[in-house]
Amino acid sequence: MCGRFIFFEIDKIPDRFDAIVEKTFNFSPNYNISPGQDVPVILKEEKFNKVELMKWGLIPFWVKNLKEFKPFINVRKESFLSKPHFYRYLKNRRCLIPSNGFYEWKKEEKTKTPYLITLKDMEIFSFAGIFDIFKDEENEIMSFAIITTEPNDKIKKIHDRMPVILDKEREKIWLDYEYKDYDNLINFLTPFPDDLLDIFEVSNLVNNPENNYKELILPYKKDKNSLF
DNA sequence: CCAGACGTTGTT
DNA sequence: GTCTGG
DNA sequence: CCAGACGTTGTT
DNA sequence: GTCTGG
Repeated sequence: MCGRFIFFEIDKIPDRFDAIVEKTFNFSPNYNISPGQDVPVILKEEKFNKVELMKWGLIPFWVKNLKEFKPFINVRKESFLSKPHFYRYLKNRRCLIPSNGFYEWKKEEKTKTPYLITLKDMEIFSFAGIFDIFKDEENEIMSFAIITTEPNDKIKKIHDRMPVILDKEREKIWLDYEYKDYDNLINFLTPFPDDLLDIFEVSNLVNNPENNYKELILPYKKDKNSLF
């Protein structure tokens, strides 16, 4: 699963995603993004891409009462095949979520240990996502979910799901709302290659969603990759 | 036709 | 145990 | 995802 | 809103 991530290289959005960022855009480096928060999301526009702040936790447009609905923070790749309701999102509500890494907790008998998963040098990348727009009298909420898939061999040691990470080529196609080879889009939703990912244990200070500072992304142990 | 679901993860 | 809030 | 709350009445 | 199940 993916229930917590980081994103701090906000200045890199325009170059990395060929995107225009509004002057009023308001998001600070975040080392502990949790569900419910407003997060920058990339969408395609006519000429360039754009950035929108969206709430993490997808609220479908058809929800009757907001209070009782539990937003979904993840969507399984398999759902696009088995649940017709979700195929709609694959067809015309695709987006990218910029990130520098994500956390997973390894559960054992009585303990849970947080790990941070990044690209080499914590380089910026993106998750494949879907979004929706919910409207009622008081609200207009844009929200998104991160797609999950089977884990690769490294992540398998901690958890049985991982978020979908797209390479640059796939990012372009994923954003292109005129692209209609949906079978091929589903083929994008595969585990990211092991050798491109770095995994290491971090302090359990990250457990508390209210903690948000650089130290959270430091390796907890000297031997950074003992497990991997 | 209408009613009811529409999600994931982890745990039992 | 289960829901809410971050 | 995890942490923390989980209640009412009346008064300020 | 739209699909599935009865």
